[in-house]
Order: sequence, then C-alpha cells, then structure tokens
Amino acid sequence: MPWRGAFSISEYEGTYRMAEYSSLEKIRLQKIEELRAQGIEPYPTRAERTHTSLQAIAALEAAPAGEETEIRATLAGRIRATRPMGKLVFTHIEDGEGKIQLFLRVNEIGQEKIDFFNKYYDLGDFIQASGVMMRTRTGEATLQVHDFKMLAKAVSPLPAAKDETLDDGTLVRHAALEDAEIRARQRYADLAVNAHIRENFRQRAAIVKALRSYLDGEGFLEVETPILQPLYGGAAARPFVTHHNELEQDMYLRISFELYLKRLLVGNLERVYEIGRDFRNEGVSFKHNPEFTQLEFYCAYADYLKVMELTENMIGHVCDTVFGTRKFTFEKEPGKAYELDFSTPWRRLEMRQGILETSGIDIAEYPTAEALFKAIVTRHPHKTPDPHVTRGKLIDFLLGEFLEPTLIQPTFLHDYPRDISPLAKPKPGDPLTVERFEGYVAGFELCNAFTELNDPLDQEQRFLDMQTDYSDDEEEKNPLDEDYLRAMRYGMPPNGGFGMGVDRLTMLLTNNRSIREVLLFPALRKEE
RNA sequence: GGGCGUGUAGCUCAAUGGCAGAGCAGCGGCCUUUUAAGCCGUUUGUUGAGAGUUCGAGCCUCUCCACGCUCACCA
Repeated sequence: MPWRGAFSISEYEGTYRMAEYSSLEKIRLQKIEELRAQGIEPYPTRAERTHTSLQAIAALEAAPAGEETEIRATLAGRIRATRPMGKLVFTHIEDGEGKIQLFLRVNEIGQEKIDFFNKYYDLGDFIQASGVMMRTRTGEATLQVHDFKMLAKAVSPLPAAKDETLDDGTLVRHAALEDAEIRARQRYADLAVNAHIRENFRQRAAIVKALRSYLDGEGFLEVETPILQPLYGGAAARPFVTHHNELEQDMYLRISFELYLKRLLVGNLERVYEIGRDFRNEGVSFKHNPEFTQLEFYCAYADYLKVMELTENMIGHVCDTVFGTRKFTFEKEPGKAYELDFSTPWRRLEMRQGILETSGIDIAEYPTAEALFKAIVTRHPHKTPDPHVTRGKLIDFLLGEFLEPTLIQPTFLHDYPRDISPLAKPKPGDPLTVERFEGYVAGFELCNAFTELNDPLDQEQRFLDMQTDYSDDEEEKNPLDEDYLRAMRYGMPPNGGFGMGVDRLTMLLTNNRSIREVLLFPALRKEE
C-alpha cells in the first residue's frame, strides 16, 4: 500500500504510519473513536465463552420441552449477517465450528441497546453475546441476547457479502470472494469468508496425521534431518542457495531427504520417516510450488515390492480414517471427473509393457539412445523428443507422452531405466533396469520408490557417470556427496525407500486440481 | 523463460471509440420473528501503472506490473 498521509482522525494523526483507507474503513475508524470516547474499549483484552455455536445448538436440542429457557449461553464469533428491523435485530455470527443466529429484541434489552448495536456493530466484527437459547418461529436455534460486547472491531470490511440458503437447502453464494489472487495473497480473508476452504485444511491436517499414525504403527521412527545443507542431493532439481556468514560457506535448502535418511540406516535405525518441506528452485505451476511437503520413509530388509504393499496400505489407511471410504471423485479438468478407487491391491504395470501398449514401441528392442530415438520419430513423426538426450530420458518422454495420461486408477508403474535412477538398485540379470516404481493416480505422479542402492562402489560409479553424462548440463549436475559414500562403505542394509508429495495426495483426496488450494500460503510474487 | 488470456466501486459483474453503471456492502429514514429480510432516499472510481493514436480511450497501439491457463522445466 502506498503511503498517502495520515487519516484525519485526531487519535491517529501522526501516531501511526497509516495506510490509505477507503471510505468504508474511515467510517469504521470513526466508530472506534466514538466507542473509546464513550469509555468502551473496541479491543478488550479478555473474552468469555460458555458454548461454541455447535454446543449451544446441541444443548437446545437436548433440552426437554419447556425447559429451553434454562439454557444460558455466552457465545463469541464474527458477525456475518445482520437484519435490523427497528425493534428487533437478527444477526448471524460465525465461530470456528459454524454459524448461529443471535436475536436482539426491544422487550428484553430496550431500544437504546438495539440502536447502539445498529450504529456500532458491522459485518466482520467479533462480538460476545450472552442470553438464553430459544427457537424462532421458523424453528431455528437462536440465542436471545440479553447482553453483548465488542471483542474486536474490524476496520476493513471482509471481501464477501452474503450466502443464501434456498428452500431445498442449496447454498448460493452472492458476491463471494473468488479472485484467485486475493484468495491466495490474503488467505486470512479467504478463510474468514469461505468455510469450505477451512475444511480443506482440516482435511489436510487429518491426512498428515493419518500418515504418521500408519507409519508409527508399523514401527517407523519419525526423525528430522537438516533443511540447510552444505551439499544438496537425492533428486534432480535446482536448489535454493543461501550463505552462512560465520562459516563463510554457501548452504543449500534441501531438495530431498533421501541421502540423510539413508545415512540413518547405516546407523542401524531400521525404519525411519520424515515429513517436512523440500525446496526446488524451479517453475511454479498448478502442481508445483517452490516449497512443498514431502513424506519419505526407508525400511531396512524391504525391497520395492514390500514398499508397494506399505504404500497402498498406508494410503488406504488415510482414506479410511479421514474419509471413511476408498472411493473418491477427482475433477481433473472442468467437466472431466474421475472416480478413483484406492482399494488394494493397486494395479501393477511394468513400464516396458505399459509403453509398448500405449506407444507401440518395445523399449527392450532399442538398447541405445540412437536406436530408440529413431524408433520414436519413425512411429510418431509428429511427436519429436530432444535428439540429444540419454536413452533413459527418451523412455521418460514416451512415458509422459503416451502412458502417463492413461494411468487413472492407482497404479504402480515399475522397473525404470537405470540411467535416470542413480540411487536405485539394478534388477538382477537386467543391468539396464532398476527396481523402481512410481505410483500414478489420475494421470499424474504421486510417489516414487525403489529398492535402494546399497553397494558403495556401484553408487560411486553412478555418481561419476552422472557427472559425465550431464557434463554440458549444469542444472542436472548433482554434487558428489563424499560423506554419503563414506557412510555407505560402513555397510547399509538392503532397504526399500519411498517418497511422496503430501500436497499432491491432499489434492487427490480433497478434489482440488491446483496445489494452491491445499497450501495455506502458496508462493507468489511480492506485491508492489 | 515462451504463447494465450484477465485486470472497471469494499465484493460480484455491466458499459459500439461518445456523460463510468447495477446488485450487494456503506450512509440516512421506516419496520416486533428475519434469514440474499423488505421499502424509501443516497454516497463511493487514478477503469492495474505509464506512454501513444484520436476532437474524444475502460475500449485501439506500445511498454511495464500482477494473476490465471498452457508449454518448457520438474531423473
């Protein structure tokens, strides 16, 4: 907000650096000043509440007929609608659980208080009201107010206006806050006004809790590893760089947890997991945010087949405990909804087979990048991949172009090319392929897992190969982590590892097609 | 980063290149069971910013800003 000079009210003049106030805000500031002039503090320090909105309604419903007037309650919440009628006022307040109607009546509180309410209370203000529970003529559970108090005056009007409930119970939103930018930038206003958004985030919290409870139940230890790292690794992504002044060295925000968690397996912690933030300095899109929540776990003496079972059971557990069902509707595009079924077992599909079925190309017949490239351009002349990439990248291209869009129901796509999987263990008898799978749902990648490479000499060679393979591609070049190799030389048990974007899982289960909808404060350019 | 699109009152949206508008919110009044309460009256604008074309620009052109979609990127 540009500074445009102080608001003229004497109370504030010269005292604060004032934003530019709208005419609506100036009126509310005037009300604040008038309240203070009357000795009424518009921001009192303490509040009281005996019932939440739901508790008050439940108490009324539980009361035997004729004893309703015994139910005294003090409620607190934000004013969302007012209907003043001269000698009566109906108003709805909203608290953390829902809405409840307040009824101010001249017979109980007198005209003076009615007028005072109408003059000084606005939509958005926090109010405390006490009285007795009653039912209106239409049967709505309502608090008949005997006394009320301002808890916090809102200077700025909330962006949304009103809801209408039709006879059939449908909620129609009028002048609702829909602007995507305002909703994301001012999430506080979005949450205050859009109850269904609050529900999204409650569900997200429940999902994370259910993931934890499943892994805890399976004997996994939750750990925390460094976010600020001297080297980054475990994924192919550009990192954020920062600098430590005293140590006089650059530090990186982690792009994955993998290399630290596997060090713990060397230390005989057999089952570990971490839920936390990864940072990738890359493009922002409806499914990418520069920081996102990742779950990784590593399980000693397991292979990727065991990890598949853990995965489908873990997600099944989340579905059951949070939603009570394994069937979900996901609207990937407007008007294009999928019915997803997370029942176990998920479909297993070998990548070679999947690519053959969807593109007509059997990658096993083309063991070199040159041969595979030729096969692709011959069969699909209108779809041309970059000719200078590795065989693994070409397979990735086929996967993205042809196979991925067909993977709607939960599917484990398994057995990946070795050269795009430098931390995965080769399949016995097939040196070009590693034991890796990705979980696909609704046509996009949900998770990634493999039988972890635990041969320190092979690992060292893979790192060196990466350095040369991508020598002309700085962005792909991961630093060689000598300490990780040192750890592995002490001996790492065979193990299966797993990583999943928690934001993406939340998107799927809450039917949100944009990652912004499941992040409270998604990354945005700074405002002017 | 490329392409396409959007930006008008606090909110949701109108306006052939010709006086910037409506509903809600706000303000004043009436109203003792309302729930988008209603009725009467009424206020609010740097049309994202800047430049240009034109007698005249919300509208056309250019630059910039923000956001959305999409492509690239994301093993």
